[in-house]
Amino acid sequence: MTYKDLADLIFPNIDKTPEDYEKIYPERNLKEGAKVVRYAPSPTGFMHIGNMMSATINYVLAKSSGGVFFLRNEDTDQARTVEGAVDFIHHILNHYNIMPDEYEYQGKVVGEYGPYIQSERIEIYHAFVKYLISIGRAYPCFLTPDELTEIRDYQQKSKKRIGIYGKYAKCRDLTPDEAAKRIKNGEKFVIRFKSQGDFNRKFVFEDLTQGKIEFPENDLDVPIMKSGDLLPTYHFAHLVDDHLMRTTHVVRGNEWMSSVPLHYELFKTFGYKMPKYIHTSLILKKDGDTIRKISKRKDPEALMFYYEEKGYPIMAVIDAVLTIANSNYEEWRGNNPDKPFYEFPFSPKKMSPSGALFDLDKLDNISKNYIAKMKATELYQEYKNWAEKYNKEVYDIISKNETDTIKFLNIERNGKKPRKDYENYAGIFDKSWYMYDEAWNRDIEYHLGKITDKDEIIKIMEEYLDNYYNEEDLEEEWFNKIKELCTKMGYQENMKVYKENPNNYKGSIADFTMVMRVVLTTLDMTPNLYDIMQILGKERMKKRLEIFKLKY
RNA sequence: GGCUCGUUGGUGAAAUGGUUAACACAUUGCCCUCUCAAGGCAACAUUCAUGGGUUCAAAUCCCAUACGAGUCACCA
Repeated sequence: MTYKDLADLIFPNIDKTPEDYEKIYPERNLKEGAKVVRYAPSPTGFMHIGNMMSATINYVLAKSSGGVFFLRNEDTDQARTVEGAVDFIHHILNHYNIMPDEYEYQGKVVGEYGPYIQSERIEIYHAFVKYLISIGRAYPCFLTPDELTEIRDYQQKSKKRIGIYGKYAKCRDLTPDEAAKRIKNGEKFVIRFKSQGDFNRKFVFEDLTQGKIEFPENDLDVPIMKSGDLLPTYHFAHLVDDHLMRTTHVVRGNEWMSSVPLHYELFKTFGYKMPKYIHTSLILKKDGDTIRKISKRKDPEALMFYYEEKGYPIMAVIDAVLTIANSNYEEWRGNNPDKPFYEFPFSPKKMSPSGALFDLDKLDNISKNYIAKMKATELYQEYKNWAEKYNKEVYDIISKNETDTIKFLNIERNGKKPRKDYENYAGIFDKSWYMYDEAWNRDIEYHLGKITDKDEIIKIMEEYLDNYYNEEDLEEEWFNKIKELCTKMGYQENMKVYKENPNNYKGSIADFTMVMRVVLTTLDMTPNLYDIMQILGKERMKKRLEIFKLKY
């Protein structure tokens, strides 16, 4: 019996060869320099910020080079598959508008290089495995889990290198006849790659971010096909898929760095050109004094749900992610505030080789700037869309008060130095609830300043509302009237004068206006009082005073 | 334990042998000011993990040590 016979025995129904597939999936006809990249998640968990970074980088790489960005569902680990994970991936890519050019979803296949779901590619993998067996570069291995742990324990104890190599690869030199006999006996087996590497020899690998790295050659006989479901392992699927899909650049997490020697040998064995690699650093998290990998369990901000629920503008999240990914993105963004992010000349060399801490403060800052630059109507729309999904109560209130809400959001918004009040949509209502009559049926606590005497406050308000306030007044006139009343009631209208002799007055104009602010809003910190009064109007201001009389 | 990578301020980082170690965020203070936000100004690493070495000159090159991270599954 030959290796070829053995291959036929294991895969009797596979008649295509790697060469056949070579013809089915020819080189892509793209212009020079176009990058073919992919986002290849496994549906074993929900998309997190690290995945988002990977997807975004891929998108930028493809778009900026006129290339192709495809999505491949790596579902070869059936046992760990999480329900809803795939839907969530599509939802997020859609939400952030970083859709792949080629993908397969809900029965729809877009692109010529599919299937894009690994479990549907099993025949292809088998053809490649079969070929390897037929040339004697892969073999069935009958080691049981118990034997495997035994080997590992021994290696650990005697401080040998861990793994199946050399004399530990017991099935490596089985003759085809012996192997065939055991298969026919019904023994379980995996297919292992028969490595020809030498651990004592080195080779140089060039990673696009980390530069040249010297590795020892791979000499591990790694499983390439699992028993049971007969699905390939990641390493083998990587070889087959990224070759056949003509991937030019692989963006993947740093945790893959250490399997480069294996992948290198795999590609070499088939004579395929290796794609270029961009190994991205992990996103870390500071937890007390220790720095660790960001965790889906402990860190709510790790999962992509978080940013949507909080209502961060999509561009803020993308900018934050790219800021971490590429150290000169921030500068580029500053110089090109209106360009689409995918025009950024992404440079793998500018990626940090060490892990970065994901900084929510930074995200907040980026986000504040985005929200500050939006038109009030646009912000309202986004705010409402968010509320519809995540806060029904707020949604009802703001859609009932659309005009007032837009007016409020517009306060000090236009012009070169807009207010930066909000880092996300979820935070808006807490800073504007007092504008809505509907929201006043809550526990009210007045954050008064210097003036706390109830009678005095009521006197100020009544005098002002009855004899001074006029809705027609422009801001200057409005303020002059306040000053007038302020002086009349024994307060100093000029802050400088007041500061020289504070004891000569009941208080300053700041104390005086604070009274109005607090009666109208309960808060001591609000946007411009004039605008708030304009929006509220006299009648509602009177109502607020009545509430004050009752509740203070 | 083996292999690989990393270590510049609270955070992200720039600088790739040559004056006072960019910039952004955060923090603090001052100014402006009817509060807040915004804005303006300023402070914040005498030092680039530690110890040696090379050099006229080192955060930058070399060596060692320490610490941190990743990986070593029929998981990706």
